[in-house]
Amino acid sequence: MQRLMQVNVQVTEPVYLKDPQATELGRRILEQGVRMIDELGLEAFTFGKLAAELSTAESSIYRYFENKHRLLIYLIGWYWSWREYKLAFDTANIADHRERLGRAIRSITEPVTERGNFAYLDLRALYRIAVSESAKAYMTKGVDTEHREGCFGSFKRICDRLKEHILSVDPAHPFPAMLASNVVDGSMVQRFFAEHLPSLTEKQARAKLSELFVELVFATMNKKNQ
Amino acid sequence: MQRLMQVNVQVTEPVYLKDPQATELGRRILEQGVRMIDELGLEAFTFGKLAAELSTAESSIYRYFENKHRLLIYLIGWYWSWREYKLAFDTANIADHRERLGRAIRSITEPVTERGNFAYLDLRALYRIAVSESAKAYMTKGVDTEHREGCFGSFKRICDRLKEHILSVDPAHPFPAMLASNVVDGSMVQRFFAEHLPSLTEKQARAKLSELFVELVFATMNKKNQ
DNA sequence: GTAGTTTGATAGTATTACTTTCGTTTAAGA
DNA sequence: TCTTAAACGAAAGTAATACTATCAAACTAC
Repeated sequence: MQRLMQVNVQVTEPVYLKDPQATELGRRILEQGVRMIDELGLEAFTFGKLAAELSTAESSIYRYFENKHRLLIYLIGWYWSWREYKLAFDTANIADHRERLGRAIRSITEPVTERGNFAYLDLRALYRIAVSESAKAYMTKGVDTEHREGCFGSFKRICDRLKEHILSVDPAHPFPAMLASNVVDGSMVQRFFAEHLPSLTEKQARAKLSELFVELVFATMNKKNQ
Repeated sequence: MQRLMQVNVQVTEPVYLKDPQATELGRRILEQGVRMIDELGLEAFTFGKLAAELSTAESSIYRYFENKHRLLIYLIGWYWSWREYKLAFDTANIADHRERLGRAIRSITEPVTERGNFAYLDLRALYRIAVSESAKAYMTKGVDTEHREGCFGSFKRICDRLKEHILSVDPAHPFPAMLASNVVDGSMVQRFFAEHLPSLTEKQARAKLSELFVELVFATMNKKNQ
């Protein structure tokens, strides 16, 4: 599991200057970075504060990441890689396409409840970061460059996989990619709304969100295929 | 039209320290602010640069807005107020509920093409800001406070209106609020994807996005009502 | 013509976002 | 065990940002 993650995050997305997973300090940066971004929010989080917390020098952190934006991209990438792994696991060996699509949507849209750490990262804190900060990872003037560098690979991959599951149920679906990215991103946004702007969702949205997205997707399916 | 906007933005959402629409300098701050945020992106935009461009003092700008985040909230609020007005206009006098819902979705999701300025603001620049920066307006540690202050009123109102249109077609719809906010926010996100991460949408997404959202919504409608 | 508002100019502070240098520690290899 | 390179910590420095405060001039309203 950890190995898969490392390969995914490391090899295909060189968002870092020096591989943080390769050293003790690097791992502590990730671990404490997740905790602090979760607590303070990205704007209030600084490398200075992180360094103080780790009793290390700011300059040491800059050896791993150019800036906090790159650290965020790295963490969000890790998050989606983990979800990608989970998606593969949750849909393995399911022959029926419709059943498999339903499981895929649930796998992707369900909140992270795993207690404890995955590798050394606090998964639930990472999930909260993904919900509230991930838009900041790609909504910048630098998107196009970062996209060319492959920074958003894991997000793209999970959308692609969901798209393939949609197409396996309805090969003639008119907009599978859009539907897939809408489910992946939209489920995060809806979690944020449910928490902070609850009037924008139903009262039970929190509990039923996954089912609502399942319905949403299946409703757009070509009825002839079913 | 301008009057309606002023009332909406001013009275219900005191995001500013001093009403920028009431003075010449205030209006120039809004006008040039839109241009510069569009050009530079929110991160590179500063009150210092804006002041220089306006040949005024930084401190004069701080008299109107606490910080650039508040200015962004103000502008996004203005944007959604304008769309709210347009929505009311586009759906006026349409008796048939289904027809009206379709028009509502198109009204909300279509890109802004209006040439020239609305009041003194460049509407198309404002639209680009809404597409690429609006997540930053509410995805912060301060959301809850700002929400209580009513900062996101116009966004909420447009979601509410769409929700009502959905309910008028299918009063038993299980998740109208979620669907509405997903259309409103999702259409902006998809525009961003189409522009910057095109592999996440279909090739024709740009041209057909509105139709796709219309299909999405109608597909989830209770067939018995149709 | 005076009182009040609005502005422009200047200055100043705290923090951020880095960069550079350098001596010490640690690990790895031969 | 000696050697060499990598990694680290400490310190110092720079440029920009995000403000705040003060004050005098201008303009505006009664």
